[in-house]
Amino acid sequence: MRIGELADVVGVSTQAVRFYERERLMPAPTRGGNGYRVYDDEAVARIGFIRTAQSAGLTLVQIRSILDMRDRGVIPCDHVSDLIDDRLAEVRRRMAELATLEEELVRLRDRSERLDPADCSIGDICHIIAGPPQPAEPD
Amino acid sequence: MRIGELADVVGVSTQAVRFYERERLMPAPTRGGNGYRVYDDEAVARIGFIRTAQSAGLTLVQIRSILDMRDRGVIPCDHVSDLIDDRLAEVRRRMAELATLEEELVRLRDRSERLDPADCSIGDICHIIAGPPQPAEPD
DNA sequence: CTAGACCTTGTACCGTACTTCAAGGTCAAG
DNA sequence: CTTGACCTTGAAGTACGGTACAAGGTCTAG
Repeated sequence: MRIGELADVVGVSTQAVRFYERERLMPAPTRGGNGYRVYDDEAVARIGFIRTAQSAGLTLVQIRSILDMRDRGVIPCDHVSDLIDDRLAEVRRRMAELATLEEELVRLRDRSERLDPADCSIGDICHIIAGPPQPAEPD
Repeated sequence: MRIGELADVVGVSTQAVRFYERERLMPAPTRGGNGYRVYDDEAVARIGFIRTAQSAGLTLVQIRSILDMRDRGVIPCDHVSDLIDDRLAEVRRRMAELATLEEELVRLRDRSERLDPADCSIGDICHIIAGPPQPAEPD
């Protein structure tokens, strides 16, 4: 199949497929006599893997590291397991950050309900936000 | 004070201060005879506001919209209130996404503990991740 | 023979919030 | 008079995962 059909089947754009090739997530495909890329079912499976791994929050760099191992004939399961653990830790860290941020936003929203805009001074820019800056959460 | 002192006082880099100026979050400052930027306490307060607003998760574009109103002489409280509500909704949406992702990752981790790497086939790339792709959570 | 659907390559661009670099000007101390 | 700390400008680079565009080649139907 050609790139357009592959893209349709796996649900990505043709540009994304070429992008994956440039980024070495996909191997250089064979070419037809006209120079067109020709793909087989392995390519379909590989992009399917990439999308599934992405939906688990892995980055393309991480996914490439998995594919590289597989291409070198090494079973990537242990590595995948590590990546999943890392990602899980990251997700939980991020959720904790967002929980803190949520508290802060609720505090600000409550403030905005209590304060009268008429009392907002120029020096503060806006008195809802003014005040001791909370320690910044990286976002 | 000059840009270096301002940067020290508010805890940002001098490049960041110039960046805020380019992005019209800070007004063009007065200049000394040597062409150096000269700042007053208002600049300190303004950058303080920017950082506090950032710690609430507002983007520089949103923060600029607040500062623009204030500079036009409009009290920005109602607008700030809306931005906070929007951001709160976004944070909660994101937390829900991450909760889904966390479940998926836990599922994958459990899978990785149950499955034997020796059974991992080439076609799957890795059988931990292989399988019906879950609907992707934007990340 | 031509329209249109497909393919090729390379390059640039998107948003976010900056940082880094290059090449130079200014000023106080020693 | 030189060293070093500070300042100036503009342009480019960072990460991320692509998208968009330009300028062309290929193939099929009518």
